[in-house]
Amino acid sequence: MLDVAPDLLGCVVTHGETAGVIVETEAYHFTEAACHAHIGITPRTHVLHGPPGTAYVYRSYGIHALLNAVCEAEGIGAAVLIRALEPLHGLEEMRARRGAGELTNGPGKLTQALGIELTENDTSLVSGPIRIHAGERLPYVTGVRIGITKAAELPWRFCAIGSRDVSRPWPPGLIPRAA
DNA sequence: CATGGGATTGACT
DNA sequence: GTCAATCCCATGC
Repeated sequence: MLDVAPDLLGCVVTHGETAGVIVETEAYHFTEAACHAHIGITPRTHVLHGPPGTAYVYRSYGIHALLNAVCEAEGIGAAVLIRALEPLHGLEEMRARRGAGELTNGPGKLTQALGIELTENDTSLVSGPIRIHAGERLPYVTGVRIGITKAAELPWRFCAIGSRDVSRPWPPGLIPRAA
């Protein structure tokens, strides 16, 4: 899963008419407390323990939907959180959903921009409504995971070097390209 | 059945 | 910088 997280950078996520290139991910594993799978198998977490290549979508703070890609073999309980995209297709649709402001530089923002909803939890990322296909591999820097209260010290955040669509705060070494 | 927390965002001091 | 919004679900009585 620590291999999958950086591999996903540069891959393309599509949903309906919208699509974006992944530029930021975070890894989660059942062996550390920040991962929902840490507590074991419950109705909420059974998806995380299921087969890889599945979408795990859940509501955070009652407001935002967050998109994860389940990885590792069935029974392992690990996933990669998609934290930011570079908008690729359907920019008008994204703006219509998001209004003013950035479109996809945050985990809650990108699901809103692409129109991803909780009903798409436990769907295939290969044959379901949300799809991820391989793209060009991107150079990246690692950093500490953002916005969590448990196991916050693990350097399991992966950001594509040079992308201005990475969520704030930017890690050292990102070297944003000129706007 | 009641309660509390959370991998966030945006608005406000 | 601080703070509230808001809902699913895990946990405990």
